Amino acid sequence: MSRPREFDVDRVLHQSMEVFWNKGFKSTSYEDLTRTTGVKKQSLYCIFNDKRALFLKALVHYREQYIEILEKLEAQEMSPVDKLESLRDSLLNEEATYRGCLMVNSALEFGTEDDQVTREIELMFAEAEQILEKIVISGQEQQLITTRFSSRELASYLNNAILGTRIQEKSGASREQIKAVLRVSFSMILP
Amino acid sequence: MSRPREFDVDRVLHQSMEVFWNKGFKSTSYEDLTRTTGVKKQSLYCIFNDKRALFLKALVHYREQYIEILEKLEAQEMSPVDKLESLRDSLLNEEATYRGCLMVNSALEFGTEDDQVTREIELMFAEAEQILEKIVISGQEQQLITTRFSSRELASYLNNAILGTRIQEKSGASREQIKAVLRVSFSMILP
DNA sequence: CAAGTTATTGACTGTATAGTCAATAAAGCG
DNA sequence: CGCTTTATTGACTATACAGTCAATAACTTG
Repeated sequence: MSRPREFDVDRVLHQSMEVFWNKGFKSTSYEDLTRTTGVKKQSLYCIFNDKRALFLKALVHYREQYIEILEKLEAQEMSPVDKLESLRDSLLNEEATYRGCLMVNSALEFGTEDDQVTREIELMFAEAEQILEKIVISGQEQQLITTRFSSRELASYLNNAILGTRIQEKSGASREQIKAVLRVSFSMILP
Repeated sequence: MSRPREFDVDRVLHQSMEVFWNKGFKSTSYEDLTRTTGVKKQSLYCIFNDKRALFLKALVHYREQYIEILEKLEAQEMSPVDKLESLRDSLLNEEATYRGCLMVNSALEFGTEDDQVTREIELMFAEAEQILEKIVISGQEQQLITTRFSSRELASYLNNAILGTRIQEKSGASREQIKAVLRVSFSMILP
């Protein structure tokens, strides 16, 4: 019927996400994308339309990936406090910490000037906070986590602390410094 | 001896800083700078050399300004806890909250790929943390602040929480949300 | 007033890069 | 096999922008 595509769309999307993650939206050129994916500009246009559309798909992909990790972590059979510790470890163990978080990077690059980008970012943070809140709630029920603040307040507190470390990652803080800050921030919510 | 300059260098530096703060380094063009300052490109080159040199001076200016505010706040005659509250208010009351913090924005825009930019950012955060630590120490001495953690840990904890809100500012969080997160984060360190 | 010095101006150059176009290649189906 | 459809390719266009150049303007001092 027609000439078949010579590459895997999902692979290209994933690799494009990596490039955007490393370099940001504006600083990523089609040359960068072609070098990394092996796919020429026009072929990218065929599937993803323009650069912004590809970027938006990359954001969605990133969010899904991130939330999946959180959900798996939350679903594990362990104490809520251990879940938080496990989350802390996973934040520290991401290869290439210096990249920060694609959503955070994008939030700062775009500000609020692109509605769809903003929506994607808010969605991810909202979903992340919901999962955090689940953990907090069960922790509070078992009296393992302070009830000085509501579960929502604590979830948003934890999310904010994580966002802070994302900046530190990008500004050259050592893994040790980040580890220390996360340790203190997470310990604070114990009773 | 020579033709006198027709504008005030400090004013132009300050206005340039504002432009960089609003738009970021890369997205700021000489056209933007000229529109805001009223000074043409070549004149800017005369004084500041190139765009990056002007940007670096803007960073220094920003840091000095920010640290001065913190120092004044710290020097006031009030309880350490009130100082922290006052700091919290000043974070919320900056006009144009959506701009975030120039240093944070730059940290994410540059990553660690420009040594001088990185140094400037680290310097500001280090100075800010030192001032926070002073406040924490006196708070701990008066038993107004927890001693579960060292003053250094708490200072870096507070700084991290502030960084987190800087991102939220840029990603469209409401002032109320930010206020709530700061309230929780600052309350955590009370005994 | 003339010489020297620096500021200002606008025009110019070179480059990077997003997006487009038209020609060609590769498949399946009748 | 040849027709249709879609993928791929490379060349092309338009634009935005940093940085440069050379001519002119404004001031001071001798």
